This record gives sequence, C-alpha cells and structure tokens, in this order.
Amino acid sequence: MTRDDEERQGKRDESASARDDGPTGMPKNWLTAVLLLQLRELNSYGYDLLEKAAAFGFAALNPGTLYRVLRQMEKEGLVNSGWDTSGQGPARRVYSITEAGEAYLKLWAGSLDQYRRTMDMFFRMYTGRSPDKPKSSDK
Amino acid sequence: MTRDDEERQGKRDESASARDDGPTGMPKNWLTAVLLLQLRELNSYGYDLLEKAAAFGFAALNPGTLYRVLRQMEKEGLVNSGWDTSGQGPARRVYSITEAGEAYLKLWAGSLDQYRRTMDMFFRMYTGRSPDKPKSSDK
DNA sequence: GCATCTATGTGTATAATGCACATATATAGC
DNA sequence: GCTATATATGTGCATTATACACATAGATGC
Repeated sequence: MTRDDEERQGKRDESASARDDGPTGMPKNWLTAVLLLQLRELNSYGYDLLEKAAAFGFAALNPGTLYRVLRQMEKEGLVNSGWDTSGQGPARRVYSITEAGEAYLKLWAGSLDQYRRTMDMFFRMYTGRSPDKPKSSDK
Repeated sequence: MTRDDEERQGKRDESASARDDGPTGMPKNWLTAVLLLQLRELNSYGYDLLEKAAAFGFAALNPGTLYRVLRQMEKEGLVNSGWDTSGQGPARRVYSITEAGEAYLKLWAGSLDQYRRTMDMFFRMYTGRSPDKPKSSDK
C-alpha cells in the first residue's frame, strides 16, 4: 500500500474511542512487588493479601488474578507455600517469601528510584515545574 | 486435586528461573504518554521520536513497536498524521497531537500524582524511610 | 546493479492482566 | 437434610501491551 493509497482512503477509525479509562495500570509486575513486600512483613494467604494490596493500587483486584500471580511466583521460587488448616473456614494457602524473593524485591526497590526520576522528568516537562513533594519529613 | 495431592507432589518448578531481568517496564501506555508529551512540544515523526523517547526509559525501543503504537494512537484519535515529502530521504509520516490527545495527556499527568504517592508508600515500607527527593528547585 | 542509510510498516509470539466461572469448606437458618 | 452465604482457592478464555524478526520503500554513493 502506497502513501497515496492511504491518503485516498483517509480512514480515521475514531470508533476506537481512545483508551476508555485513562492510565489505570501500574508498572508491569507491580503486583508481584507489592505481594513480596507484604510477605516480607508477615506470612499471609491470598484472600488476606487481596485486601492488603488494595492500598497499593489494586483496589478492585480480581481474586483469580491474584491467586494466579501467587502461584506463578511460587513456580519462580520467589515464595513458598503451605496449607494452614488450623482455622475454621476453608484451608488457606499461606505464603512466605524466599531469599530469591527478597533479592527480587531489592532489585525492584532499586529500579524504583530510576522510575521516579523518569516520572519526575515527565512531570516537569508537562507542567514546567517540579512536582509536589510528599509533605513528610522534608530533607 | 486435593491439597493432600499437591502436598505429595511438592513440585517446585524452579526451572522458571524467576523474572529474567527484574523490573524493566514502565507503566502501561507509558510510551503513549511520552509520545504525546513530545508531540505537544513539536510535531514529529516516528524515526525522530524513536530517539526522543530514549530519555524516558525507551533506550532500546524497537522501531516496529513505536510505529505500531503511533498508528494505534491515530486510530484512537489522539494524534493526526500527514506525509512530509519535502525532505531528501523517504517520506516521513508527521504526527501532531489532537485535542483528545491533549486531554488524554492531562488525564495521565493527573494520575501520575497518584502513581508517585503509591510508589513513595512502597519505598517507605521497604526502607523504613522517605525516598530521596529530586534536588531541583525545592518549593 | 548493489550496498547502505533513512523511514515506515507487518506477522507472530509472549507476558501481564481482566473477567467470568468453577470448586470447596464451614456455618446458619429453615 | 436442603439451601444460602461467607470464606478461600482456582481455571478458561480473551484482551492488551509489548518484543522481535522480518518486509518494504525512497534516496544516495559505489
């Protein structure tokens, strides 16, 4: 197809209606990082992690997605799991972080810094000024 | 499959060798946002944007990916394009941002703030302290 | 003609994620 | 015993974003 062909066709679909909801997504594997962070604090299980993850941008996280990610993480050696049947309800698969998991988390935390710098750059170029700082202990 | 079955199998694959390279990815649609930001400054074309995007985390961006994203953005009405044949080499498809594109960019910039707060939270929980601030014009 | 640089594009695969649905245990009410 | 509900885990299937290899095409120099 030549450019003249395209010029003639002039098909601007417009039906695609842009991205429906704007930027929803956190970085790739963000959920993995968040889960590892939680598990480093305290061993836990899916249903519980579902709530804890909400604070990190997963307010409406689908349970199936969470469970699948946890299993994948285990396959990759980032976490271990075992059943807890001591409770009253259904058994819980309790996860704990491995050394590989801690290493991965460390890697993540490291690149978070680069991440932040890149986004600052974006923000400055967009607004022409520095983005608001978190009002916590400045300096 | 009961939990006892799994307990017996005890298959920790380990072959999956964790995520090969750690966290590489910027947020979803980050490239779109970066391209819109560039196009807001100055109309441009793919081959040129390829270099400009490098500063925003796309150092080794595959050209094919870029061109495809640009076309998709046009389908969605975020940008317009036209051919520039005035130069010497092959024709360039020059893009310009639309109002929808500016609106989308604004939306993005807005949620960038939420992004930053979430990542700060992650960082604090990881390190137990506030992340380093950019040393630019403080307030 | 052939190589090379510029410039744009397609085919195909994979990874991450979302949504709908399925399963299983326990408890409470009828 | 039957049914509904809350807890808890999981699978099937589709979509989206992206990566990688490859294809196309104009212009220039040999």
